[in-house]
Amino acid sequence: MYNFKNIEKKWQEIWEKKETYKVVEDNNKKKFYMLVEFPYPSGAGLHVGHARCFTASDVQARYKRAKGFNVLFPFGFDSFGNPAEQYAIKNHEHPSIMTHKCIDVFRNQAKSLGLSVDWSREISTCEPEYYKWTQWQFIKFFNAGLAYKDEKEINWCPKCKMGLSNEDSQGGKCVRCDTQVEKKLKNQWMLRMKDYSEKLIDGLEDTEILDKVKTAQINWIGKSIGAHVDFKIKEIDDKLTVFTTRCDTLFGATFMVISPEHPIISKYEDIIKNIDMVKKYQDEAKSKSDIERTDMTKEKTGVKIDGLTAINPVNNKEIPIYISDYVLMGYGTGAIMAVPAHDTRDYEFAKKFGIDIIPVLEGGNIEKEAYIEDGVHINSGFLDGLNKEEALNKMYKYLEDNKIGSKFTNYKLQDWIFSRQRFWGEPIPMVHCDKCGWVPVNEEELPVVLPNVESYEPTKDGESPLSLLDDFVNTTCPKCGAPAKRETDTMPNWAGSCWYFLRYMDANNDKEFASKDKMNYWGQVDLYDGGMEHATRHLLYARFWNIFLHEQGLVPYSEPFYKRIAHGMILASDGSKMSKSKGNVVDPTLMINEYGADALRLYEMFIGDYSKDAAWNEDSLNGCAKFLDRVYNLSNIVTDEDIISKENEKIINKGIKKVSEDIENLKYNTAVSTLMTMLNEFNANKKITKKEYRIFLQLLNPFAPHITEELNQMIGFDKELSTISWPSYDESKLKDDTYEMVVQVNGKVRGKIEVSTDTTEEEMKKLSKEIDNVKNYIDGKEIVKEVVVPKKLVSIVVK
RNA sequence: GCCUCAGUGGCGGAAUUGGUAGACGCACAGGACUUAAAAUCCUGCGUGAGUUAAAUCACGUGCCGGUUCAAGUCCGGCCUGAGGCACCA
Repeated sequence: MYNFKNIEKKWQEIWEKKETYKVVEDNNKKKFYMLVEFPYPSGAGLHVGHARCFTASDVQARYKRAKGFNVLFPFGFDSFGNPAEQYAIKNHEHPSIMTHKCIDVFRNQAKSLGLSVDWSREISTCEPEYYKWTQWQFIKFFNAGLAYKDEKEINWCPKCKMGLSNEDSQGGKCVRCDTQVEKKLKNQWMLRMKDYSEKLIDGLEDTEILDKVKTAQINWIGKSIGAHVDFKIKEIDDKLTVFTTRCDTLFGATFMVISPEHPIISKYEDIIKNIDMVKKYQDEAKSKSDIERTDMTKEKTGVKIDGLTAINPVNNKEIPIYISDYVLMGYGTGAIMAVPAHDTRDYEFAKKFGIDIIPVLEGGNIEKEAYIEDGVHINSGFLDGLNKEEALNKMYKYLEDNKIGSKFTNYKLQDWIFSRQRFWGEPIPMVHCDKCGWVPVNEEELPVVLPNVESYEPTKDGESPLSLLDDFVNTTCPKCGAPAKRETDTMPNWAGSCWYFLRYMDANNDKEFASKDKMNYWGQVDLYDGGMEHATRHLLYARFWNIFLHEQGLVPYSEPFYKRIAHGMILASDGSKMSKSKGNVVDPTLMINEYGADALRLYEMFIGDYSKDAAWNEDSLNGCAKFLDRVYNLSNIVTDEDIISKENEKIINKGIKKVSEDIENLKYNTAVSTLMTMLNEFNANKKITKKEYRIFLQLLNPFAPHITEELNQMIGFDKELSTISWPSYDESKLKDDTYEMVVQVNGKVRGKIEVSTDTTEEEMKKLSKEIDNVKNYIDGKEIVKEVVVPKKLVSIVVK
């Protein structure tokens, strides 16, 4: 095997020394912005899955560079995060120490892959130089009225005395100590993301974000068109408003249900006769975990509210109101009108509590189950005989004419809870003054730097450890100068990744987060490579953030990402996920040491369809290493001719075409197989000229940059492959002189014959009938049909 | 339950978008080289029948049907698996 260790080291040093991949803005060149999701620098080091997407992005970057683009291909670290914080709590060491060590490891690993990254633009979200601008942008949100404080329920572990993210409270248990998670009200910073629901849906249209990613986002935003309807309450001068998408079924609403948290209960607790039972039910609901509450297989529970009766606004019938946990406070108005004949949940509830079930749509058998299909309206007064659409429109008008409701669009998307009671995050740059309320820190004072603390654990009442630092907390009001207190919450992990792609454009700017000129030049991210796990949250947060900055006139484009793709995962050889606990994690550094970075890169591209998951197989990696060996050995038969030989002309031109198209279509696996086929043909022809060899090396270069540079130099070229442009092909040289014409009789292949490409359709028909085996099938039979596909086949149908 | 995607040899995967199914690689088997092994090179490799060897034939892309001269590809109905969302009114 060739000495990949020395070769790879040599070229990595050359690239570093010459700053080969440093990029500067150049208005005379077309730009291309290749972005790959930056990693969280965990203690586990780089994963072979990282290596796959970094390599794929590098292939794009190298290809586009050779095609004449000015390519921005940056790298950085999403470095605020929970693992570093947990490590800090255990070891009483500042998380930045651990984080920096991890970053050094990651950077070295990334460099050992031979990525063509402009390292002068490296960023890390936990550095004050970076998060200064995250804080600055937060203040823009606040000043625009989009950041506010509100009481919100959080997941709370009573044992750890700590607020938990949804991820850390899966299954209703605390991830750290397995204690039952509770709900706790907490005053939190919120961003008004819900207001951007429509913009987040519309903005997708102008992008080439992968369809399944778009769909996932649209589902997440959860737009539904319906109406608000007011129900008067008999006993008091008040009303209950519901949101419904089927106001056309209003005549079938035989009861109402409100969520256990609905404010009407405490408002009228004097009037509710069975308030004790109601309160007991509320307490039960509160103690249940989200999982328990949303378990759809469990039986419906609830309590009828005695003393409050609703009036159905279309027929003035008195209907009971129930409290039940199947209605969620967080969606719609926290109250529903129940139409048991046509809704499964309402049906189950009505059956259990013996409530009237009145069908208002034709079809189904309500003795058995709710009829949830569409149908013609019955028992519905002025809607009788109408279909769904007609009935809906008529009802919308009725509601508005009678001032009992109106059309309304609801979204599942909620405002973003932007507070964490944690240490290792960006401090929220706000000060609370008794007189002025919440006031942002003056811009000149930014960044609000994370101070040193004794302990990294949240306090006993769940506040951030920052709250224990009097020096940090006590300050003066930026507005009036009176004594005031700093916010001690930090930002969520998602914050830093909301704008990192902007920072890369001007990573070392200490006057602004990025200059207008540079943002105008680099524009949108042309291609964003990342995982499916970020299809919704990260991408929605980042898009929301960027749309806002654009509205503030701070960035040139509303949508940050023009094209987004989603790569598959690398699985263990048995098809399961690689995980530390299973001990089946493959370390890319070990692979590089054994087979070389070029072989690893080539294999990661060859392993399968880039958008799909693929199982690791070290034998195949070895196969790729052998291929590179054969490429190396091919140099032994290279002739000194500066021409494209007759023998290799076609394979060279076809190869250029196929490899180029495959890279552009992200079909890396077939690009590699094309290169393998090319090598096989050169060997079969036992000939390759210097010129041909160099073109082959150029095509292979994005995949295996080190060995190709070395061989290029070895056969005597001064100019490095990284500095010359991508080869072009000659269309006229792609054409074959002959092809294998296929003859089918009654749909089955009965013969093949080598014919000239110029053969006319008539000649094709004639030739096809001269084949012996074909004769066996058509002789003595009547030909009913003949189909000729030029340059392909003749299909004969006989009777 | 809903949404999205997938199902092709022993294995990873190709298939110009309706036109020769199995490219390329791995594994395996046989051979060459070698004292031997490794490495390398050559040959074979979907299943079955057939033949000294071929030719050739049948079957074959999760299952059942359909459209078509022609279906891995299109249509209808299932089955299985993966991921996401989930009492969303």
